[in-house]
Formats: sequence, C-alpha cells, structure tokens
Amino acid sequence: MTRPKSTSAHVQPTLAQLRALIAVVDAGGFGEAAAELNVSQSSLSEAVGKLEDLTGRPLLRRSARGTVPTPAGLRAVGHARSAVQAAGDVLLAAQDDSQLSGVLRVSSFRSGATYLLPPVLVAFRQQHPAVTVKLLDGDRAGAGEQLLRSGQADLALIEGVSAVDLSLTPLLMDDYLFIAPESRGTQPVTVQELAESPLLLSPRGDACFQRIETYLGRLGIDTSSATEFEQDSVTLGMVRHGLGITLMPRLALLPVPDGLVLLPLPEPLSRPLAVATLPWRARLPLIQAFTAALVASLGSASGQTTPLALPVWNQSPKLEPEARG
Amino acid sequence: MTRPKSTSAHVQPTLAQLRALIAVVDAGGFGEAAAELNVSQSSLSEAVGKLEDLTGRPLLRRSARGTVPTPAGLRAVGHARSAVQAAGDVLLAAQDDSQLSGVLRVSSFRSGATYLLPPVLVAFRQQHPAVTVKLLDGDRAGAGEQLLRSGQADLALIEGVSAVDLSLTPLLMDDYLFIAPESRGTQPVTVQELAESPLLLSPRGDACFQRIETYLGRLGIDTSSATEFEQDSVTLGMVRHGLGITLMPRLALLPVPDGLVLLPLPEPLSRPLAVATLPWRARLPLIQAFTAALVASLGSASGQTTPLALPVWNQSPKLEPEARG
DNA sequence: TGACAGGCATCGGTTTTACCGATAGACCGG
DNA sequence: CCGGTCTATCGGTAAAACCGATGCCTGTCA
Repeated sequence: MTRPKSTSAHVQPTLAQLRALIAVVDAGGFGEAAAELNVSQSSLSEAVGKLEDLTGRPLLRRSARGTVPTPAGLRAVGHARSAVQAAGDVLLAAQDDSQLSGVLRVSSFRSGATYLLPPVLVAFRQQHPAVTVKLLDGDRAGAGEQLLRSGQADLALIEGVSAVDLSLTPLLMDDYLFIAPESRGTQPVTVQELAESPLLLSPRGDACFQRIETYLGRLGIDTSSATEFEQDSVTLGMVRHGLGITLMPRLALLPVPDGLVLLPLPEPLSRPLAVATLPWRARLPLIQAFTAALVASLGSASGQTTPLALPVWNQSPKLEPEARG
Repeated sequence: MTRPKSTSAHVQPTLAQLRALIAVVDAGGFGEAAAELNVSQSSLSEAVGKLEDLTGRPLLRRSARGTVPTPAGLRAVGHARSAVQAAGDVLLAAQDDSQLSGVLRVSSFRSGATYLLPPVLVAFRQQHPAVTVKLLDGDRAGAGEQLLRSGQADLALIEGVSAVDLSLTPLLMDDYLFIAPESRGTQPVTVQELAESPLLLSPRGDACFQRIETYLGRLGIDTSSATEFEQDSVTLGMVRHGLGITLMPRLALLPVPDGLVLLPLPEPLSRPLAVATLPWRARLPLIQAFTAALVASLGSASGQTTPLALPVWNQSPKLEPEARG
C-alpha cells in the first residue's frame, strides 16, 4: 500500500470501455463485436465488466441467443456514443483549414448525389486530396436528419429550412416546374390551365405536397381532387400517358424523362435546399471546408448560371454544356 | 513485431489526455493544472504531448508567463469538454431512479435559491440521501444558461420560456405586483393610477422591462418616461421615499421591504419560471429526479396554495404561516 | 549583459493495466 | 442428456501511464 489512493476516487470510464459497450450493443454479442473491433472477445468481456463495476449495475442482459442492453445500459450507450464521437472530433477540430484529412460522410437524396455533388466532390478532392468523402444515399424523406443524429453521417443535403437543433446552410432554390405530356406543346402555362387540368401529386403528407397545396391555394385552386402517387416515376408515367399534369422540383426530374414538356409556372415556386450538420460540429474544419465548397459551387454566387442544363422551354436560351470528362 | 498493427491505425485520444488538455487550459499552466488534477507535472506534459502528436499540430502556446491554447487547441478543448462530460454522463445514465448518488449542480437566481429551493432540497435530500446538491448563484440575467452551456451546472432555474436548444420544464408563474409607498393606502389599483404615477423600472434591456412595457402598452400607457435603476433595492428605496411606483415580480420582493404596499395589478401580469438543462442530458435519472422534485413542490399541482406568504392586500385572506425551523 | 527564477520537456525506472490465448462455466436446442 | 454456442475467468505478456529527478528554454532583474 504505497498510496491510500483516496478510497473510491471518482474514476471515469475509459473510451475503450465505452467503445466496447457500443460495439457489443450494435453487434448484438461479444464475439461479433470483437471481430468488428479487431480485439479479442475476452478484452470486450473485461471492458464491459469494468464498466458494470463502475456503474454498479448490469448494462447488458446476456442470454445464449443475443445480448441486449438493460434499460440502464440503453441510457448509457447513448452517452457513450456522444463521448466517443466528441473524442474523435477533438482530432478533427485540431486540424488546420489547409491540409485536411480524414473521412467525411455525406448524406444526400438521390438526385442531389447524382447531379449536384459530383462537381463539388471534384473541386473538393482537388483542394483537399487527403480527405475521403463517403456518400450515403438517404433515400426516404428525413433520412438525412436521422443519419446525422445517429452519428452515421457528418453532413446531409436536405430539403427545407425546418430541422431545429440542426445547423443549416442554405444552398440553392430548386424551382418547381409544370409537367405535361409532350402533345400539349410549349405555350406558356396559365393559372386557368392549372385549375382545369387533373392534378397528379405526391402523397398528402409529403413536404412537396404541402408546398404545392399552399402555392395552388394562393392561386385559388383546390387540391382536394388531386390524385396521389408514391413514386415520382409513376406520376411521370401517368402524365406521359395523358392522365393529367403535375408539378415537380427541377432536381427531382433528373434524368429528364421522355415524352414530357417541362415549363415554368405562371408564378414561381421553389423549395430551399440546404446542407445540415449537428450544431456543435458545425465549426469543425472538415465540415466547414466541405460546406464552403458546396456554397461555392451551388450557392448564391453561382446563381447566375443555372447549374443544371435542363431543357426548359420558354426560358432565355443560354445553354452552356460545360462538359467534364 | 508480433502484429503489423496496421500502420497508423486511426487511434483516438485518451480521456486522460483530454482531461489534461482541459485542465492546462483552465489553469493556464501545467504546474497549476497538475496540482488540481493530483497528478505530476510530467504526466500532463506527456499527455498533452501525445495529444499534439496525434493531431500533428501544437495545441498550446507555451511561454514563460502563461500557457495559452492555439486556435486549433481552442477548437479541440471544446470538443474535449464534451467528451469528458459525456463520459461522466455514462455513469449517471446507468443509475437507477432509486438509489441515486453523485453531485448535482443547480444554478438559480438569488430569490429562487433563497425562497423556492429550500423546501425542494429538503424533500429531495430525504428521497435521495446520497446525492449532494450544490447551489450556484447565477446572479446576473442569463447566467444560468451560460453555466449550463459551459458545463458548470446541471440544472438552472431561469425566467422565461426562451432558451432554444435547452430543455425546459415550466414550474410556476410569478405574478407581478404594484408597489407604492405605504402612505398610499391599500385601495385597489386602477389603470388611471398606473398611467399617472411616475414609473421606476429596471433597465430597458431587461426581460422584466420588456414584459412590463408590453403589458402597459396593452393598457395604453407609455413607458418612455420611466426612470431606470440597475438594482431592485435602489428602485424600492426610491418608491419608499415617494419618487414613484414600480412593478416587480412577487419573488423579486423577498425579503419583504418595509414602508411599501404591494397590491395586485388591475390586469394580471406574470413571468414564467422554469428549470432548464441541456437537452441531451434531460433524461439522466439524477436530472429527472430533481426536476420531478421541483415540479412536485412548485408545479401546477401545488398551485392551489401560493407557496409564498407575501402580505398582499386585497386578496382573499388566507394566511397560513407554515413556519419551518 | 550576465545571473537568476519559473516553468516545461526529457529521461529511466516502476507500477498499473489493457490485451491476449486458453479454458471453464452457462444456456439453449435437439 | 448431449453438443453447439456464447460468455466469464485465468495467467502471462507487453504496452503505456505515471512518477521523481534533471536539463533546457525564456523572460526578468540587477
């Protein structure tokens, strides 16, 4: 006994122990978690055991088939995730604006990933070669926010300016277009045509639907008789066969479907697109750099020339292919 | 060489290293930080050195007089604080609702700490004897939020329902009273008297002032001619000597000053009082338990009997001393 | 300008502990 | 009742955290 060690000094858990807990909970068992962490199973057992000694309470309920966290363990693992992420962010925060490195996980809806991000990625890769950008397709609505909050993504391209407790940077406004069968011709769209044509829209709960409903309401058009389809491609197919017309954001129309005419609306309507991140991570150099690259490529500065060469009639004919190998 | 160890595997910093960085930044030097952490100075030097090796960049600028964080170090230490707090919260989260232990740091404005919290503390101490509640007086306005965000407090009694990105639980409404010199007598207050009396109020930037301005504006009374004083006690002294009248929340009037009459307003006005915490810590058993104790003692359930026996005339005479040793 | 003082980095040596492989024990399905 | 699967335990080893002592740097003062 060299030192009294001040009996029951308030010891804190080790990051390794917290990572062990997280891995076991995620993997559903010690063995699988050990494989994912590249450590031995006994290490994980000891680490979780230490943690349970510290808390004085079992965190995992072990059964032959499946290891599941106790209520206390469930609460604990959430804070453990925060601790591990924050510890990793310490390294990211220490990076300088130049000479960035690491992995950046970016979530985006499909059309954004397909048509918006490629030029941004090229420019960003040129400026920060040591950064690996990982694209996550967040297909369904709200998936981007979920990936951010669960710590599976660092940045998310999202629609709208909602999302409280997220840090948003607006990027561009995505114009809504009037879509009709090719046979309609390209004469300008009138409010009367909007009111008299059968409307095919996305489901009523959708943010798109809400926005269109408000827009048409201002024009005195009722949307209660609109037909709803889950998939945009289905809607477009219906329009192509003459069942009605629809309104869609320009970006949702890529790749450009055949047999349709895309026309500007009599009154402009658009949805805001933004890049989101967790507020306390917004200042990390990596995240700031990529956000800056997004703004530089898509933001208001480049709003002069539409970044998307969509064949929209009745617009000033300024088609500049700007091809890239 | 037993294992290749996968050259430059992305190692994460140790919590001890992060605590070292935090302590040095807070203490302004290695020696003082070592004393506060009860470790040797060389340990801290090595720990911070390891951290700087990991980040590949100096985090502290050492000079003979004072050690100050570099820009990178400043960013890093913020995330380090988050990591350390989250790691500590893992232990708190694992606690069961019964058998709580630890230290709970509660911030409150002075009158709240003096007249609101004591019965709550007695009840809470009886229910959770192993918990040490530490009271922090956050005197100036907004200090509670600041203490929460800087990690120096776990709960804060605050005024208002503002404070986005904080988790709020409303507690009670604190009525505003009309205060005049004793010589005025106790006849009911009229709007005309409010309009014709010289107003003595808190400074214009204050939340109290804003609330009173809105209230009086609804009654058609202008506040531009009001006199402003920094200290409530000064205001009350001026009122006592007949320089004018004022409006103050009931709680701000404790202890009850002599030589004044306190009367209800012609139209009721009140400020909301709430207990706040960081959103991601709101589910910690310790914090939930104390919040529950606050609600049980001060919340709407006990709203029937006013918890404060203030001598307000022109009210139903229900004076129940309810003395406590 | 030179010596002093305060404060941090470096250096061996010691102790702690994180990690491993192997093995024993617990549990479920057959 | 037995085999398969999963976790806890046990020595042993290697890494690293920690310490006291010492050297170095810098700013200060005579």
